Amino acid sequence: MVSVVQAEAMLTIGRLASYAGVTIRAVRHYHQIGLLREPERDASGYRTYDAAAVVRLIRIRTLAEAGVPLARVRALLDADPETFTAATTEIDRQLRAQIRALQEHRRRIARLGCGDSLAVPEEVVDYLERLRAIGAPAALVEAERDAWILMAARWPAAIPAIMAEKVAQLANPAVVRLYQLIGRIAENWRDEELLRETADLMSELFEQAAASGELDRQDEIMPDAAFIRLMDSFADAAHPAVARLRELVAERGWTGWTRVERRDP
Amino acid sequence: MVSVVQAEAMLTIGRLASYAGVTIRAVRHYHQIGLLREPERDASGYRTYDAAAVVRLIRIRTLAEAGVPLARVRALLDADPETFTAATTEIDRQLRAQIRALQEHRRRIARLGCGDSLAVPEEVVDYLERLRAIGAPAALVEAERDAWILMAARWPAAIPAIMAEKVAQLANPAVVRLYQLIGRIAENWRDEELLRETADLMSELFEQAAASGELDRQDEIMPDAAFIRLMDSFADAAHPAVARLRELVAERGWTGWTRVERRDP
DNA sequence: ATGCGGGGTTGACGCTGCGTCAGGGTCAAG
DNA sequence: CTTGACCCTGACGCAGCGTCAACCCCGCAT
Repeated sequence: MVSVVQAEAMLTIGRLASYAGVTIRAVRHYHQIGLLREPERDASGYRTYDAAAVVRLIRIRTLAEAGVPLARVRALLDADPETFTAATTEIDRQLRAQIRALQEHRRRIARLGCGDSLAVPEEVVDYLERLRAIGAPAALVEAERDAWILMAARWPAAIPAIMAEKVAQLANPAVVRLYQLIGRIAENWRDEELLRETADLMSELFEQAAASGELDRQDEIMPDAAFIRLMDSFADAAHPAVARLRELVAERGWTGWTRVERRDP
Repeated sequence: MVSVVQAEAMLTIGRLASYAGVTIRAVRHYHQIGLLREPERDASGYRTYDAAAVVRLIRIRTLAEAGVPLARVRALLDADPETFTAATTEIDRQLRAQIRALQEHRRRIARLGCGDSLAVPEEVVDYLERLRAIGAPAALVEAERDAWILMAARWPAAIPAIMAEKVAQLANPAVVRLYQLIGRIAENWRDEELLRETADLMSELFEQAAASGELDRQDEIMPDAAFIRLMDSFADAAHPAVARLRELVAERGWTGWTRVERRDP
């Protein structure tokens, strides 16, 4: 008679799942990976569960919802209290790490949201703003942005110092004039007169930089010839005027572009 | 000549990946899903990348690391500022939700860590503690715990009220005596004398409960005959003495176990 | 008897974002 | 000529199920 009572109290997979608050598919998955014992079947092949299965399933669900990987759930369910406590401590550590990572993501997303700063460090964003402010053409600012993305990827640590220097340079009226000339080149890049004037100005600025020791510092900061060539080719690809300017500047005794050096005699 | 410079500045997939800070496998994956254009190949079939690919790859990485699903990255990379801002706002919402969920997990894990509260609501943990305190045998406490896991799964909202009632009952000296008798049954469950004494006491308690209207409230709280049968079968499975006690209690005019009713005449 | 709706059964593919073989070819250096 | 560090394609694997497909079973209304 007891067995009759039990038979009446048996559950189908659907009722088991709904009592435990999981999907039928999840229950079968747990069977597959051996988390939950396959129960007896009735005459027509249906799985027949008892109350103990509900309890075990709820335990599984509790751990799984707490973010415990199923592989660990198996061990945890049959663990002694000490092992269990140790494991939960460990899992809590992982959860904290995940939360920190997500918060970091939020910070980055927030930074992305404001302005064109996709993948660009803050200092560079600031510098680009100032470039726009002194009237540099939009296309140049975009090209600069991409170039600094590359630089920041290669030497992230050097970016703050370089940017500080760049921003300081913008106080130099000659530099401002340079960007204004570039603005005019953007409108008419076949004007040889204009290009020559710009090259003269650049040559002058390089002279100043050499005198202040800036060019030597560049060599220290960027000791990777292959990467410098990459940056140069990137500049060349940005606009045809760049190649012409490089020629003109070379005539005035300077080689390179990303990293400028006085040409050996 | 420009093309020679470009050729020299071309990158293999490995150098591209290292500049952008991703794995080679990731780059190939982005090719596969169309996030990054497949570049030209050299004579031996190697992919040859330019600097622009590095920039695009860094953009992809930035978004991906910020937790943006790759499917969205594709759209975001070419989006106008408004769409972009809207999307980042949306993504930030999702991140917040994820963080909240993980924090909830941490809370739960923390609760799991202390004591036997795996999947048991707090109120029940408290009640089980008190049961132990009055000397209930460990096996009974475990059985009770599992039974309350089931109850909490079926009627979570009712648990606080039920537990308050249960705790209050423990102030009744007769109830304390009941659990002490059960403790003795746990040691020798074939002692008919003891079982009879226990059944008498239970009958008496049921009488009190019926008088105070508790039994009627039970009917309201648990209107699910099939589930009640499940709980009963669970109790029967817990210990052979349960079945015998049910018989003896039935002789005294009570049917059921999880939900007790005066037997119809 | 028959049809219907709502259970159940197994099996297999899909999703994310790559990691990780397997089984090759290429390139520069010793 | 070998070695080691690259590159190539193709394919499986991972967690945790969701979601068909194609079929069986049961109770109820017709």
